[in-house]
Amino acid sequence: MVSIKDIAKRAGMSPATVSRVVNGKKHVSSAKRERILEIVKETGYVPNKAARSMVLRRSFTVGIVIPDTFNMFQRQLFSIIERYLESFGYHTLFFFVKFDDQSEEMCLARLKAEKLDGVIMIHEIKNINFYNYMKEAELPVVTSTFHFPGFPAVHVNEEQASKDAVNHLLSLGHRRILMISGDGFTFGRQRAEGFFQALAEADIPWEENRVVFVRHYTAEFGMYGMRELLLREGRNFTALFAATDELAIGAIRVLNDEGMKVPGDVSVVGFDDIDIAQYMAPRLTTMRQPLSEIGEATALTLHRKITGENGSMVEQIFPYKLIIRESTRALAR
Amino acid sequence: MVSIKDIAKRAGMSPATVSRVVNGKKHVSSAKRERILEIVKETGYVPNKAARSMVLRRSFTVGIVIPDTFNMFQRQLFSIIERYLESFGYHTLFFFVKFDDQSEEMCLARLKAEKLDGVIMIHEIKNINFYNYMKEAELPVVTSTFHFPGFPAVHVNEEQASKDAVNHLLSLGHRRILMISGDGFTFGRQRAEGFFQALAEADIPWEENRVVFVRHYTAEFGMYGMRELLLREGRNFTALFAATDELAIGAIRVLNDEGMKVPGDVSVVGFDDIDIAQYMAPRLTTMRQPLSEIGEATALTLHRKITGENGSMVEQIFPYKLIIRESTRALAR
DNA sequence: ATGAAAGCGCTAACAT
DNA sequence: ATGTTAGCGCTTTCAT
Repeated sequence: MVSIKDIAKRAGMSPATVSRVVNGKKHVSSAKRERILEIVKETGYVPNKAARSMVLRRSFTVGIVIPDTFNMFQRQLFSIIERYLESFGYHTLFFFVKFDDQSEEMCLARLKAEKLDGVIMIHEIKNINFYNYMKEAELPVVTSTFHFPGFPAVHVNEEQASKDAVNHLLSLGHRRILMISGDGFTFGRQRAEGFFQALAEADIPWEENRVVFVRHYTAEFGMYGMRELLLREGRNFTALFAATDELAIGAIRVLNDEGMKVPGDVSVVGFDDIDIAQYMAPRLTTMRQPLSEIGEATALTLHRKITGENGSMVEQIFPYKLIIRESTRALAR
Repeated sequence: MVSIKDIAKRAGMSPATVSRVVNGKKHVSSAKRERILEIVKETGYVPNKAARSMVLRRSFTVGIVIPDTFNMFQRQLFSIIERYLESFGYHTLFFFVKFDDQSEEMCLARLKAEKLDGVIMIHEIKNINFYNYMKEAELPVVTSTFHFPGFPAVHVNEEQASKDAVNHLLSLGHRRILMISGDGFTFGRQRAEGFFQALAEADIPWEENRVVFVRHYTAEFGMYGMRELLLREGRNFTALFAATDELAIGAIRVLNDEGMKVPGDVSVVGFDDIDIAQYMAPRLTTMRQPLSEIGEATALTLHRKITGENGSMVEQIFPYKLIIRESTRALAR
């Protein structure tokens, strides 16, 4: 492997000069600069990252903590974040964490081992030590799509968004509305909370059984959830609110298999507006999270924290938008 | 940040001893070992990765080169690979590369800067320097889902698989069959090749216009492709073969919008068997790639190359399987 | 079994 | 403008 010394030797100069050139510093004669650049190009020299990061005591990389089973919304989100981060000059290191204590522990250990410039959390870690460490180490952090007290956050008002989604169903005349959500993360509970609130405000008597909580927010679990609901309620409902689009997709599959038409017999609204929502048959009505804005704000906020400008601890709440497509319809009367 | 010296000082021992303990080496009295472990736990010490990787001259991480617009098949694939890699003790660094020269150049520079133990390519880089570098640097590499001469590869016989997919359509009585593929990567051309071969073997006269090549293998481009095909051929066809499931999803969307029923009017077969294929309405008939097997073999092959056991340069071809669901049907006559 | 010391590749402070 | 030097945190000889 060609090192800075090799370049220095070939150029008949010192490593310091080479370093200055490579890092675009001043105080180098343009003759030497050119010569060095030439040799760098010839040899394909690239500075060893480990060495740089050791002396600089930073890694120029930010970590993204994300569930190992990340869904499509999260997939789209982290792509956007990654792109912005790159434009700010950071590399990205992913920490895929499973939904168990051991995995979180491992993630924390790795986090310590890397001298990260900052971390973005798209996944709500349960282990409190995690947050404590980041606080103590004064590691710049921003939480995206959820909020943990004491850290800057970028997200949507989940409860209000859910309420509005349910209100859409209500405005269509639906009264027997069911919901599939998850209890794994705060957003699942918040979305369920919004659901209950909307019903309460419409004077629909509270029934715990209207919402089923499943373990993951995937299409597969959407099927499980829908089957459970069918068991509980029979066909005595005309609308369904799913806490994610993927849950909705699984639920619609079951509904179809049971011979219940969407939106003919049941109106369905999802949440997130993932890419395929618009291709489904029927096209899915869903509560859109402003993906690009959230991604941009997340990356930018972290960058600001790292560079020290505007270190204020802020919670950024973004507007959501109901996208009405074909999976919802006014209740026939 | 707590370093090895801090631990040594607190324990009243030398950094060398601490290093030995932390790395589980022999030749340390169990008294000292225990004491050190205790302090490590107390302080939450984790060795600095940059420093380790500098002296060891390796990073314990393998790079995964993947398109920045990775599709769902690739998403599922890299998750599996990542999991295996982790079980072998590697960290994973992702290189998201765009479909342009500049991005590939940047990727190569980063590749050089990291002292990677190996790299897995899920993306077919065009720049030949890329492969040259890996050869020269003697970097262990395995290409997954495609084959580049001179490197071990794990993949499926694309051409044969496509032929079989088309044969399924043929066996159902279809003769006017169209295809949407892409020309971006080898697999797209191979799948188109298989398509043409199957038709040729069924004595269907060759017509270049039967296949449209789009830029990306996404649902969005599936729509573009289908519209183009409709323009070219009108409704004069009864079946469609899409080079990926996502392409199929977009195409079906357009077909539906045009009032053409799947599979009533048009039978559709996709490729990959991504997760949602089974949830679509109709459930998608598709050519399944053995995701888990490919992922496992990829990770294992790289691990073997790195550790030197079985360094033989092999091409591993895995069996595919046609999954017949609801989007294909015998031609009514 | 343990410690002292060298060195991995780089940058920055300090000379010159 | 340029070179010399020290040192980042770690592992690994080489002594003892």
